[in-house]
Amino acid sequence: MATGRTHRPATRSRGIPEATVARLPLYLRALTALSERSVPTVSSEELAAAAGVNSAKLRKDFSYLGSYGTRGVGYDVEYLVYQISRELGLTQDWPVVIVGIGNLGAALANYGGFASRGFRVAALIDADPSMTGKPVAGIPVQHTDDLETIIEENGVSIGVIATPAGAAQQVCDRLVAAGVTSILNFAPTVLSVPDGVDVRKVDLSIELQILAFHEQRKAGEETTGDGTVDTAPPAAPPAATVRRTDGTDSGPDGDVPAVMPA
Amino acid sequence: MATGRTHRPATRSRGIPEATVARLPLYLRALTALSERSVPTVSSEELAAAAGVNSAKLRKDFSYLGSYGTRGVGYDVEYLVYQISRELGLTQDWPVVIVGIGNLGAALANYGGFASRGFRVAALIDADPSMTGKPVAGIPVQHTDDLETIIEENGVSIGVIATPAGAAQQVCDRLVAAGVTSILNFAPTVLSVPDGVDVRKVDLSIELQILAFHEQRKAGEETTGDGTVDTAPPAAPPAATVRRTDGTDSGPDGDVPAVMPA
DNA sequence: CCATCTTTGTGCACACGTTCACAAAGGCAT
DNA sequence: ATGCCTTTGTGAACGTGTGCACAAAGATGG
Repeated sequence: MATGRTHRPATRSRGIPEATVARLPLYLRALTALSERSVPTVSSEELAAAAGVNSAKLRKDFSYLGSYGTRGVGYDVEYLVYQISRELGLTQDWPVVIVGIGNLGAALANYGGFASRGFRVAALIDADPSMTGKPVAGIPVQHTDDLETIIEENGVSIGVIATPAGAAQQVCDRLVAAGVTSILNFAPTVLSVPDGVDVRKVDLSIELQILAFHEQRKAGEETTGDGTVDTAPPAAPPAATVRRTDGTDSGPDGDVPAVMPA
Repeated sequence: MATGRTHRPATRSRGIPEATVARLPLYLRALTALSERSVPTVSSEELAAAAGVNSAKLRKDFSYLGSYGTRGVGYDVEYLVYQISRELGLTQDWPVVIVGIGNLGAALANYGGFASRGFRVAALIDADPSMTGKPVAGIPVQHTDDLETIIEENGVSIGVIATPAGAAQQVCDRLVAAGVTSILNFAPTVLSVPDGVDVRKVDLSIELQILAFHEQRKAGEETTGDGTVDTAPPAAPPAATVRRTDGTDSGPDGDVPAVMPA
């Protein structure tokens, strides 16, 4: 009913910028690799290179967490691993349920990255009765009917949706009603959720389309005949006069001017 | 001072903001759904609701493409579908290769979202010889040895990496050398690529960690925050005299951690 | 103890993205 | 036609993110 507003003032004086939060896992991964090689300290320059970011950005990011570095030396790897882990909430265990055990859901269940940090697959749930009891990644699939019970008994607050698009909103509603407050959505649909529930979306199709846009730009726009122009000709413009802000109109196609890429 | 840095504004060129490009697929999906229901026109308000964004943002996004709406009426659905498709480069066919046919790679190959819009799985590639020839999603897996040939013969410019982290950079280098200029990376590693190559990353672990951060924050708001109830004891504070281990200098790139399971 | 060198932490300026608010544009009824 | 009503397109204000550049902080060596 209500449009899901993820809007949230948040970010008080103590709040960490969202962009920084999104990079913390990146730093953590690089630091973990250093830790496994028993590297005691690391400079912002080195760590930034490993994480693929600017060193100034990294230092500013860390400044939001506190002053954990030592000037002239760098950062203590173990200490920083702990601080970031704590900030991200990875020092506790997060039970997770995966709903929709198709190709993708099964792949997610088998993905080692889940268990590696604080996340534990508490249950696999699918609507297909023939799947019930069948083990996937060593965990027996349970039926959707028991969704609410599973959530409550395991204290699950993070749910992963890997169902077809048509079922996603319904599953989402049930998850939220049962107490889930964070959702990772793999279904190609926009989910509406009440305030206080976080949704993150992973959409393969969208990522590819973004790449295609840049790819097209790189290829230069003049030669359209490179591939197969299999799509229908341009649809009829709206009934009224088509107005263009661009004066260089030379026809239905070829109006995107070439722009120097980088 | 007086460095006279020649930073040309250039923002007024025909470049579409990156944030807008990232939303175009979202609009396109909503429009396609409307098209299938034979809805002739749609207002910015309605479409924005369907796409889960602000209507002002949507109108501004569309304004970068041109004036395709009709005041007092809205947007012609079919026309807009075509315009966005063209802008995203979806009016042509994009052959894609998937490298690394494990759990995730197989799931990606089976994912219907690929074929739905302009993207065609041209080949599946895996390093395991026992996989070679085995059909996945109706396509026989080919061996990594033939990677370069496959890329060139099919004119592939978009590659999907679903290998373990340890192999990702090597695969990436070969893809780029063979002519791929856009990469969608599912391996939990930072890829380095030359200029002109686009990389987009999809990382399940990172998404979960971001959710965990917000989840922890929500839990802390209720219970007086502070949250010192965690498990592991804090690591030692930054040690004073830490001497740099100089012998382990491995150059600018300290990669190849190889910490991913299958 | 002092000089020097390295590296952090951050003020500042700029670029990018979002939202508001409203004039202009067009349809529609009379 | 004319006037009203709806909705777009966009200028401007505001907020967020990024990168430079440098002073402060601490280590290191004499």
